Amino acid sequence: MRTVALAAGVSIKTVSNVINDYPHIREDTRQRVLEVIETLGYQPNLSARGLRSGRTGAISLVIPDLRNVYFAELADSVMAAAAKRGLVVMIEQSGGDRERELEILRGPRMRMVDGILYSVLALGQEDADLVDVPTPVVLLGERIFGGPTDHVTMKNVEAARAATEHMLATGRRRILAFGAHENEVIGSAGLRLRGFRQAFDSAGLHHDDALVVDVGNWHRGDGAEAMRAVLASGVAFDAVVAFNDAIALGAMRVMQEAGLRIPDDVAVIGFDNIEETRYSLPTLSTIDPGREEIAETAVRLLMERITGSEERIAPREIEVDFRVIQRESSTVTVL
Amino acid sequence: MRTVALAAGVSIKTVSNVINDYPHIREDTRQRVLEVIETLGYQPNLSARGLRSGRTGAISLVIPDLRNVYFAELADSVMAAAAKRGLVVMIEQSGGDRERELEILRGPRMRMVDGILYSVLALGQEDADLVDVPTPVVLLGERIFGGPTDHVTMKNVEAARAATEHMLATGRRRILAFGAHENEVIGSAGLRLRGFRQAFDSAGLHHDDALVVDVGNWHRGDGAEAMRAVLASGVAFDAVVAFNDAIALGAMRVMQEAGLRIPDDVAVIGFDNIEETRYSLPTLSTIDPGREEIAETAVRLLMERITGSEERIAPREIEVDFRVIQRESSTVTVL
DNA sequence: GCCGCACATTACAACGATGGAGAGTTGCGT
DNA sequence: ACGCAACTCTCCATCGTTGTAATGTGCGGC
Repeated sequence: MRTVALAAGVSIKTVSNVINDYPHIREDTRQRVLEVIETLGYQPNLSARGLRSGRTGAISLVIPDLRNVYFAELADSVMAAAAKRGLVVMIEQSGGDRERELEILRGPRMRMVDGILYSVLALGQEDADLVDVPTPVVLLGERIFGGPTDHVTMKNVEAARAATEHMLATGRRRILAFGAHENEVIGSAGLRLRGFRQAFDSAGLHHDDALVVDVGNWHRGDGAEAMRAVLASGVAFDAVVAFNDAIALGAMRVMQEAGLRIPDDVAVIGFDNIEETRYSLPTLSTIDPGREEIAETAVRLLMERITGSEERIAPREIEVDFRVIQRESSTVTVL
Repeated sequence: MRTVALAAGVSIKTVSNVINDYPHIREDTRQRVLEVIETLGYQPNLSARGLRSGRTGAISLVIPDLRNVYFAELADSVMAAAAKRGLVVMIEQSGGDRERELEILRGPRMRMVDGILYSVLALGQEDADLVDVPTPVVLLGERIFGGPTDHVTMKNVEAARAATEHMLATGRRRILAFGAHENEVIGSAGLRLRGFRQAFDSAGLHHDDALVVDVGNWHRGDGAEAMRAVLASGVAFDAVVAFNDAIALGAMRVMQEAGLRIPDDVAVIGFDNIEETRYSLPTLSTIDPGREEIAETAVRLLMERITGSEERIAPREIEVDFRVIQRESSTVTVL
């Protein structure tokens, strides 16, 4: 910058002013400075700017695992939303490990960013207070409600209920709740199970507890394994409401290997609307959680907190709308 | 830091020395400083450190698209390798767009990182010189060889040849080269096609050019579409060597819909060994490109360039070993 | 008891940018 | 012509850290 100033015959500060669109600069001065910048290929040092201004132009996205397609797609949407606002995204993977999730949040790296999008799996409601750090945080996901930060989430209960009602509407009654977690109340599994039950309750139907299936980690392999166990146990069922797409796809594969036809013998619906659901065989019905809107909203809220003045706005809870996407795996069977 | 120094009764520099493990510090002083740091919850300001030392502890990973599972998995491996060395990763998506790929490389953001892992789709050999930027760069992928930077890649030719030979070994002769790109010589498509042809040549067999299929963008949908076209054209074939897993999966789905049995009617092998290939129906044979080793090597080379003294080491080309992974989609048919 | 050396600590000046205050220059109304 | 406001630009201090050089201690050897 020093060199630029020298070459343009102005002060360093004037160069800075040009770069930052300070209004009171004569047009010819501005042009001259811009030309010199162009010629010399000058680029501002972000570290110095960050030091002086306190803003780095980077936000952090903390997620469990990029290999999980849902999170990769979420990261993609977040990066798009961030890019629109001139921000870069630093991704941190927690592996869904509680210690690591906390460690990341408290680490010095988080002081290098202007804000944090925090999507956790292991922290729970009891940790709400721990998320109160100096850097602005927007929480994603279903683990903590009513905490000290903004929170963007999907309508889990309503979506699970809608998925279940979709199955009921096609005449299915022995429906697996696939992906429950023992004793979980909040968290995706807990909320989705609640919605699932609501659908039965309000239809005046009873749901057999034997059809509630715990599926460990919601990876594809877990879904496959759990479905093998179900088939081995001999429990009869005619539909699966899977609590995410990965386990739905894993389960579908196992069922097909076992000779079950989808949707004729068993209808399936998943959750997340990952890209693969459009190409699986059969294509998988699912819940579109509004990923892009979640990302866009989360980044917007975070920006408001970052640029916001001292006014202490109360934490906001935002629930994004979902859509039921019907594909081949739950087409109404012609009897 | 000022506060810490005050509370510990030492100078600011001593605190800095403690943090940076400067050897000549009395043990009790070190302890006292560490205690105060702990108590006050002090954390160093990375921007300031970056400004002063010229190192930020961040590297950038430029990839086309995170939604592409191969790149998501690559990013995961890179982040793991980086984390081992105390680095964070800033991911930038280029969308496979030439202008954007260059823009990212030249943008001020790249001055905020210590090094760049650069995986491009649109740049080509003719752009080799453009990649010569002040920040250390390690190139990934198959678009540029012999450029001014280090380069880590897989053995594309050999791997494609091995995949093809695997198919020939199971008695297939009418094999689709699925994913070729017209006129491409280097680049993944060009190299893999070369390996494909080598397998035929060295077996003394002729390959019918009608079996070379151009598949636009190597996304799953493109594979599906291209396969539909092939089936419509009525060309006979008994195996598919797909140049990546995504198009293999897309094609498999279309073939199955059309009533073809895999591997009985058509054997299939892909490229990349993405997680999904272990769970598709049937499971997909593929080439494991040694993703983790690529990531590990790339980060290592980059670190060497970053910490390396002025000694101008010549650009290195490293080819990582691959493995042929045989799964259900290419099991030998019992005739 | 003095010197020299190794150890332990500190003072000071950067790194490159920006915020704020102020100095110089216009232009306009009176 | 003069004052005042608006404009244009510069000077200085500062963000938090670390490299360099210098200073301050303690100890053994002669």
